[in-house]
Amino acid sequence: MPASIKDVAQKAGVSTATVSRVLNQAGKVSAETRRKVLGAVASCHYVPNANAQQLKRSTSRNICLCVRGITNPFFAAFLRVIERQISLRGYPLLIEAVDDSQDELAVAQRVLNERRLCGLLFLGGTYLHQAEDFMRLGEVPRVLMTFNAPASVDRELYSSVIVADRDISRQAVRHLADLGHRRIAFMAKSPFEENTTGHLRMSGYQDALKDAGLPFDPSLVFDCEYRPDSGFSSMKAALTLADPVSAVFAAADTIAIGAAKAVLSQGLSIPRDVSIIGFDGIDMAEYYHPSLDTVLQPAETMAKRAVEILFELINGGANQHIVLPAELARRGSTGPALL
Amino acid sequence: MPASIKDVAQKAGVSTATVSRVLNQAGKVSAETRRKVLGAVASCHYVPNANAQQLKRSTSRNICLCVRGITNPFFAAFLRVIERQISLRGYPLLIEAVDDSQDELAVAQRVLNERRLCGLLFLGGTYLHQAEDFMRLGEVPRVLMTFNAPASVDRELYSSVIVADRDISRQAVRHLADLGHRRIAFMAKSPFEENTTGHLRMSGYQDALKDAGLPFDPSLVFDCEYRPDSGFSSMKAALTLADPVSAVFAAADTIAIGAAKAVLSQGLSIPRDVSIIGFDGIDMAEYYHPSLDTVLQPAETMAKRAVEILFELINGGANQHIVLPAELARRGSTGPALL
DNA sequence: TTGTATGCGTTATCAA
DNA sequence: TTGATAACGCATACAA
Repeated sequence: MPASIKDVAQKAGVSTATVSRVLNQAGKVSAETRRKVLGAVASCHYVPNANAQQLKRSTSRNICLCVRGITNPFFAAFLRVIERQISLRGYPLLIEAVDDSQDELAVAQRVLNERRLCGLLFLGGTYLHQAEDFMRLGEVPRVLMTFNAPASVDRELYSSVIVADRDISRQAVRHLADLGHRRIAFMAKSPFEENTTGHLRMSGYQDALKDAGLPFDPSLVFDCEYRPDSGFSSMKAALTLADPVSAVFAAADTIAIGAAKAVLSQGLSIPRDVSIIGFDGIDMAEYYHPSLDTVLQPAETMAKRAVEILFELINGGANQHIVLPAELARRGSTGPALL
Repeated sequence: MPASIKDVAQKAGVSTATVSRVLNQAGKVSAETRRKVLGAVASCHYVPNANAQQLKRSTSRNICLCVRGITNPFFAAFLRVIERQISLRGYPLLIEAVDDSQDELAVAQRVLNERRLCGLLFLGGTYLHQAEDFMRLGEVPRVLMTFNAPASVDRELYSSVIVADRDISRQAVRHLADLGHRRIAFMAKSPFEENTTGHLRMSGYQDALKDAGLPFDPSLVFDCEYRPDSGFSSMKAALTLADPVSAVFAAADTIAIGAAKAVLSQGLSIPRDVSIIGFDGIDMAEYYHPSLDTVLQPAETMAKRAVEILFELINGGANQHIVLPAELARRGSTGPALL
C-alpha cells in the first residue's frame, strides 16, 4: 500500500492541505514548512494518486493517442516524437491501439469518459466520420494525423495534419508514365473502400493515368496489408499476368519492399525490368538495395506540428488544418520502360 | 460534462447503489429494475469514471507495459500480440515508453503509485536492477521480456521470458568461423557496458572466437544504435580497416540491414565478399535482397507466454523463468570466406 | 501562513 | 430487493 497524503502530513506534522499546497506550489507556505513536507514526501516515496487527483480536479492533464495500425513502421517516428514532445511539456501520454474492427472515435469517446482527457491525438484512421461523431467528443481538443474527415464535416470540429495524398500520388505515377511505363500496378490497403487513405491514393493514381492517356485497369490494383509479405504476393501475381506490369506504385514502403523482393527473387532487376515507387519514407526503403524511390512524408514535422496545435487548442486556440509538402525522393528504383 | 451514476439513477428512478449493482452484476436486482437502469445507461451514454472506480476499488484492472525502445521494429510484433491478448481478457493496457535516460523500474514505480496497477510487463531493458528495486514494486506481478535481472537477484522477485542470448550468439558466430572467417565484426548497442543485452551477445561472440582459436580484437566491435544508419557507418569503417572484416554478426536486424547496404553500395557482394548474420527476425531481414541470415527470436510466442504468465501471477501463481529456443535462420547471406 | 471541512464519482456496508 | 451512507485520496474554499 503506497503512502497517501495523510501519511505525509502526519510525518511532517502538518495538515493534508499544507502538503497539497507545497506539492502544487499554490498559496503561501513558509520555507520551514516546505522543507519538512518535502522531507516527508521523500522519505515516504510519496507519489500522488492520479485517480484521486483527476477525480477532484476539474482539469486533467491526460492526453490520449489513438493509433490505427500501431505496428506500422512508418508510425514509429511519430510515436517517438509525440512521446517526447508530450512528456517535455509535463503531460502523461496514454497510447491506445485501435483495431481494424474498431472505430477510432468510439474508442476515443470511451477513453474520454473513463479518464477525463484534456486532448486527443489520432494517428492513422478512416475518413468516414460524420459531424455528430466529432460533436460527441464535446469540447476536448483533437488533432488528426495522416487522415482527416470528409469535406462535409465542419472544419471547426477538429484539427488535422496531413500531406496531399491524392496530389502527390498523381505526381509519383506521372513520373512513371513519363518514363514510358504503360502497365503500372497500384498496391494499397482497401483501395476500393471509399474514405480510406488507400482509396485517396488510388484516385491520384487514376488522375495520372488519365493525364497520360492510359486506361484504368482494375486488375492492376492490388488490395494489400501494410506488410512486405502482402506486397510480395501481389507482385508475384502482377508479374505473371498475361500482360505483365513494368512499374509499381505502392501506397506504403512496407508493401514496396515486399514487391521489390518479388522482383529480385525472380532474377529480374530494379529498375531495369521493373520500376518501383513506395510511400512514407521509412528507413528501410533507403537502406534497401537498390534504395527505393518513395513519397517522403515529413513524419517528424507532422508529429511535432500536431502536438503544437494540440497545445494551442488546449490554451484556447482555434482549429487548424495543415497540409505539409510531401516529396518524391528519387533514389534509383525507377527507370525508363523497356521497349 | 459526461453523465455520472447519479444522472443515471435519477433517470431510472432508483438509487446510485442500485445502478452500481446492475452494472457490476453484484447482488440481486429485479428484472424490471435492471431493465430501467440499462435503459437509462444507454440513453445517457453513461460510461463509468475510471478514476472514481479505481480510487474506490481495492483491486484495479490496469496493466502497464513499459517499453525501452518503442520504435524498435522488433518490438512491433510484441506490441501487437500483447495489446490483443490483454484486451481479449478485458483489461485495459497502458503503454509507457522508457527513455534511454530513464530507469524502467523507476518509471514502473511511478505509474504504479499513480494508477493502482494489477500487473506490469517490461519489454526491453537493462540487466542492472537490484533486488531492492524489485521489492519496491511491492507484490504487483511483473514479467520481463527479452531481458532479466542479474543472477544475484532472487528469482522469486520477478518472472521473465527470454532467449539464451549468449548461447545463440555463440552458435551464430561459430557458424561464421566454421565457414573460415577469421576477421568477424560484432555490432551492438553498448557492447562494453555490462548488464546490457549488447554485452551479453558480445560474450557469446567472444566464446565462439575462443572456441575457434581466434583472437578477440576490440577494434572489430562497434557500438551502434538499433538503426540502419548506425550499422551502415560502422560497416563502412569495418571495410576500410587495414585488415578488413569478411563477416559481421549484428545484434539486431536493423543494424544488419544498414551493414548490408554499406557492403552492397560499395559494389561488393553478399555473401561472396562479406557474410552477414543479424538478430531478431524482423520481416525486413527476410525481404531484404539477399535475405539476411538471422537469429530468429520467437516474438509472438514470447509475448503470448509473457501475458499468460502475468495472468497466472494475478491469479496467485508462482513466478516463472522461461527461456525459449532461438533459431539461426539460414537464408543465404553467409558463405565461405575467400582464401 | 496554516488547518478544517467538503465533495469529486464510485463501490460496499449496513439497514430497511 | 433496495436505499442511505461512509469511505477511497486529493484539492480547495473558507475559517482561523
